[in-house]
Amino acid sequence: MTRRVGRPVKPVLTREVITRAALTLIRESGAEGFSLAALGQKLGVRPSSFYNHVTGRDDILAGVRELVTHSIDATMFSRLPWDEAVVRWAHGYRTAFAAHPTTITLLATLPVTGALRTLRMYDQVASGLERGGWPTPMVIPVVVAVESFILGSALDVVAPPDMFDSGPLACEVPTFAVAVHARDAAARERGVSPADLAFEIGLHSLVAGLRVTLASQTG
Amino acid sequence: MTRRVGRPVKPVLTREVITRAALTLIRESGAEGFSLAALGQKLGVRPSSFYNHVTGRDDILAGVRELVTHSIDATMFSRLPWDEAVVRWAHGYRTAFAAHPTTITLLATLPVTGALRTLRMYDQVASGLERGGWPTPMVIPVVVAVESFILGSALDVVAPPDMFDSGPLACEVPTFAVAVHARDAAARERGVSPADLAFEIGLHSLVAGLRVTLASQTG
DNA sequence: AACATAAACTAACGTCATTCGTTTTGGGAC
DNA sequence: GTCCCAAAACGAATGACGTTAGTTTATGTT
Repeated sequence: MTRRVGRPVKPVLTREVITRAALTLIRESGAEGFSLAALGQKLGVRPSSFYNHVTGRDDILAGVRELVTHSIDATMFSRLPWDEAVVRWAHGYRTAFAAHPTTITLLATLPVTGALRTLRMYDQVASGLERGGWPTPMVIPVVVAVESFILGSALDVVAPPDMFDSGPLACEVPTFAVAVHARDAAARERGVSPADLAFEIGLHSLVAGLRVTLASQTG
Repeated sequence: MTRRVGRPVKPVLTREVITRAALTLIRESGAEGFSLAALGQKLGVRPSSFYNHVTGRDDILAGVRELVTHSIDATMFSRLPWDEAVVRWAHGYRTAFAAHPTTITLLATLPVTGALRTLRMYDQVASGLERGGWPTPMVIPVVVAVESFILGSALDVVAPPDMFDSGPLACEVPTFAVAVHARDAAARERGVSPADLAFEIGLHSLVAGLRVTLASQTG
């Protein structure tokens, strides 16, 4: 339970241990429940002990981001046509964040570390787009556009579900209120969440539009 | 300079005064420079005085969001074809946030208040899409998809510009490094930022794709 | 004129991230 | 095998922050 002062016989903390615990703490307690004090309690450790392994709070969150993003696969770009690969990549990308929804709240605003692993993923995606015929100057903008859509959609997942509840104001915005109701019914019928519905429609439309854009470029 | 204790002859604070000052403070000092202490100093007031006009920090940020979003125009949906209206709406939406880039960092993760004004905007957009022939259950997903893309793009605006600097690792990710360079050159030539480039390509592709999606629905 | 209320203040609290110094242990140099 | 530095925990302290409670003074209504 309690630990004596001084170096322990068996080390308790590692960067790995810290970041994994942080990830589960965020999942359990939400973004605002994440603090070094809470994390320390979870690990049976004083908050100051972390500083032997990480540079601080932001470093821990950077580690959490690594954990989340490392599960994203981008190898399909070497096997599949670019448009199909984008769809699958986007799905995996979003699933990685959807598995830990609340982390997005903490990670969205944090500057991205240009870790080699992340750069490699971008390289795979860029290579796939080039092979698909995209002009070099457009490759990165396309990647960024798709990523922006994914990130925005991930934020939508954690948005409070009552955001669109017009409630007593429904009579003031009738078209909107009816549309929300129809959407909820459609989502329930298909067994998916409203956020999933928007993501699917948006993703497939975005990729279809990119096909059009590419055709107008090369044609 | 200093003020005596007790109610002042002329009131110093209003909700309006507070939120406007907060907006400029965020613009000047960035997201992490925003604190009630700093805001109080800017207004010549003690932090506790705010609580006579707002319920707390989050309420101030909600007010800032109102200030930013109230400038978004959605009346074009009653005049223009849906696809053209979406493009203009998205531009205005993003411009509103781009005018105060750093606010997005604070607002993105904050739950959206379902203010009547906001709902009215959604109602205008929804009406325009319905009139354009969209099936009712798809209207809200389309709106959410476009909004997700806009929000994600707004976050991209404040992303550190060196995020894609592969630096000495460039040889490890050659395709990516070359593509980044080509993008930067293209943006410079056109006199726009890289983020703008991605937004334009993404927005026009998304709308083009939505046209395809709509056609496949009605056909 | 009396008095409740509004709107500023001062003081204090609890939480948080972080720093510094202390204590104990592990492992390499001689 | 001993010495000694570094590693890895703890404890205490700091300063910033958001927030609450209580105090003071002006306003405006009865």
